[in-house]
Amino acid sequence: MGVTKTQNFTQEQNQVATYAKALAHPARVAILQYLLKKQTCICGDLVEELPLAQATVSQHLKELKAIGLIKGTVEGTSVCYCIDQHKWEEVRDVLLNLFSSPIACQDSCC
Amino acid sequence: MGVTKTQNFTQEQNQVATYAKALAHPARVAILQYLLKKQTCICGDLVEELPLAQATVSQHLKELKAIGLIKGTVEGTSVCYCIDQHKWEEVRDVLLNLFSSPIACQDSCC
DNA sequence: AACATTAATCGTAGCATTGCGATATAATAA
DNA sequence: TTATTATATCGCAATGCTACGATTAATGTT
Repeated sequence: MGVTKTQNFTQEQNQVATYAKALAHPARVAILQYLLKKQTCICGDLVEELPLAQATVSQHLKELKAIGLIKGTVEGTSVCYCIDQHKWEEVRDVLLNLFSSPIACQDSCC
Repeated sequence: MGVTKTQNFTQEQNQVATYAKALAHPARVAILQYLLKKQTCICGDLVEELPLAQATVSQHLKELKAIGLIKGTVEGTSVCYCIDQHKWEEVRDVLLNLFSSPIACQDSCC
């Protein structure tokens, strides 16, 4: 085993899970925070910023790129990364939607 | 290797990652959605609701309980689960805080 | 052309996650 | 007490994730 039974859950449930997984590592959160602050940066900046080897940073960037949260543009020998605003808002909205549900019971349950 | 270098990241980055990881599986999202809708339920309800074996459901419940998002109360032979409102709001706020940062550049970057 | 710089990819090691059957535990019911 | 019901935990198998050194690929520089 070891494989999530994706097909048995709703699209929304899988979407939340997918987006949450992208945020489920401090390095990826750090990358996003850095991009939010600097607007744009090259891979090398992140390698200096993060306590990880170049190969590892590149791998995290690949994951963020895979779900579309960031995009990279080749600029000479460097690659310039930035957040994809549209996807960023979509992820925010999907997560917000989950948390927007009111909690009916308040400590009185169970 | 294979261990996240937690100690080299900020508390906020680790917190986002930890909370996101809890949401990073459709079964756990489904559990939370079910609890939001029903307010409260016993483990057996979730076993019927989810396409997973009892042992697996129990394991996902354990993870959600571990970070404090849900709490369980023994009621006879059953265990009644519900969302911990305080933690729920904390998770929401931590994630919201990340997404509240304005994105300065708009497609013009890179 | 030869070299340097930058980033991606490969290969591998090790731990983590998912899933489930089987078993253990705990409370109630007969 | 014995059986029943409801959960949790154990042990295992399969897969995924994290990390990094080494290599490759692509571009720029001399």
